[in-house]
Amino acid sequence: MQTVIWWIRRDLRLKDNQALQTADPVNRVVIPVFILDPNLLKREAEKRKAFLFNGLRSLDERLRESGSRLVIRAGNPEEELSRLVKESGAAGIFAEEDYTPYARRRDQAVAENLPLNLLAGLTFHHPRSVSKPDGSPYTVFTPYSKAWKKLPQPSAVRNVPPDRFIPVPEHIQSLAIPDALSLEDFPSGEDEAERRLRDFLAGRVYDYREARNRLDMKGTSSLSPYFRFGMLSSRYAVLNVMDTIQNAPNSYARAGAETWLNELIWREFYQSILYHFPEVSRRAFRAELRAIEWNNDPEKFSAWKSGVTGYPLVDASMRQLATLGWMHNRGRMITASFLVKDLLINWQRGEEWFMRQLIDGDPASNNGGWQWTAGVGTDAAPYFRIFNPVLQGKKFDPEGAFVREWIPELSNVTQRYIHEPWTMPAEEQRKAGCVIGKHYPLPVVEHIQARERTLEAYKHSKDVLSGG
DNA sequence: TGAAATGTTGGGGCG
DNA sequence: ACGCCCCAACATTTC
Repeated sequence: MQTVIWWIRRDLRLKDNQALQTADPVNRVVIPVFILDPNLLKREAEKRKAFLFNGLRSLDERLRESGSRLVIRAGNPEEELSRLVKESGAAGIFAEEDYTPYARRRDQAVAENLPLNLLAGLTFHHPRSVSKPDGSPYTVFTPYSKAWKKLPQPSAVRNVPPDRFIPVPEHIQSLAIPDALSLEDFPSGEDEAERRLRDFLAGRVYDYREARNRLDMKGTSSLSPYFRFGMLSSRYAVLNVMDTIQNAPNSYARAGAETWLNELIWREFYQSILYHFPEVSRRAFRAELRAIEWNNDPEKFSAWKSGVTGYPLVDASMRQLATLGWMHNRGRMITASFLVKDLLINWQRGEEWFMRQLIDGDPASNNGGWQWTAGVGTDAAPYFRIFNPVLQGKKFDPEGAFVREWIPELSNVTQRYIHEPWTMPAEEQRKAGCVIGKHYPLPVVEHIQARERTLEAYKHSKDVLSGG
């Protein structure tokens, strides 16, 4: 009987997995292997590593229920795979294609010496299949999404029968899955991903259009970590939400589901941008904004990281990130805008910090989001679009519940002052048990002034680089 | 997937 | 009845 390898990278699922399907564990001996690659692990945030390791454990359990098991190896993937091919006599390696620059270099090197077959699955549509009539990639979201929606849909989900996997031969050895703390708010694994998708599509998605912006509500899907490691297949999620759109009870509900589909398409858009323009991981997409003179003040950067800038919504979000390894999407936009446009700190510093913190940290989405906020990317927010943290608070955390949840110092501050506590009269501060400048910091910058400085800096870069 | 500055409109108080 | 002013509400422009 033929033996092949299923090389798992960021497709930690049995359901709707083209690589596993093609490897064919019912008719061939399939060795599921995950390689702990030091080059990748050194970049992974601690919490993201924990989420990954817990996901491997959960995948191993599912494989054992199917009669198989997960094989763990550590080292350079090319060397480890050739060793495993020798040990097992495997005739082929099947893996889901990954579009990051590192992954592509790695896979190319592997494919030179070993029979590697890459299968699509990280996105609903492959980055190469969504293109303009002349074959070039889209760099603006709206036309991209229109073309994306017009493409013929991939065929419906198919699954390998889970109870009939041929066992992995005994002599194939495996390292132990590294221990990791479990993350209370994000239990790892494809069962949890499925539960969350069901729960979300059963009704919360109907309110998504408005609720997703509210920091004080659970309006988002909270599926990003599961997408990040392929515990949920894009195809499965997209086909399910398309079904929800079809069967929506009314136009309000349909609008909610369509908005979420659009967010999934944003994810694919950024995967596609990184695939076609890998240099965005090193510099701004827009050449005329590569000469901004940043003011990378280390103390302000540090205040931003630890959530003590004096702007409650920024601080609450940064503390949420530090605690959960996850931040609400609107919080990401607000904190990013604050770092770049209020503190005038290079967006790449923020990008790097988020990658070090986020459970869902994905090179394409994270880079796309930061370039968008900084206004230096494809289809980016115009450079003059600057979030006012106070107004954002009044709009998206109207009672201040989110701020109070994450900033205990402000828990007795009234609604009137919760987003601008520095305006509290002394008497009010005493009543709230929160003296500004003592229990909670004064703002590190004054927003209106900071805004002017940033507009100048951006204009200057454009003047310098557009030669006029 | 902004916010501030500036412009326009229209209701109502008042002489 | 009419013009004038004030100003809130909304719309448009600008950064």
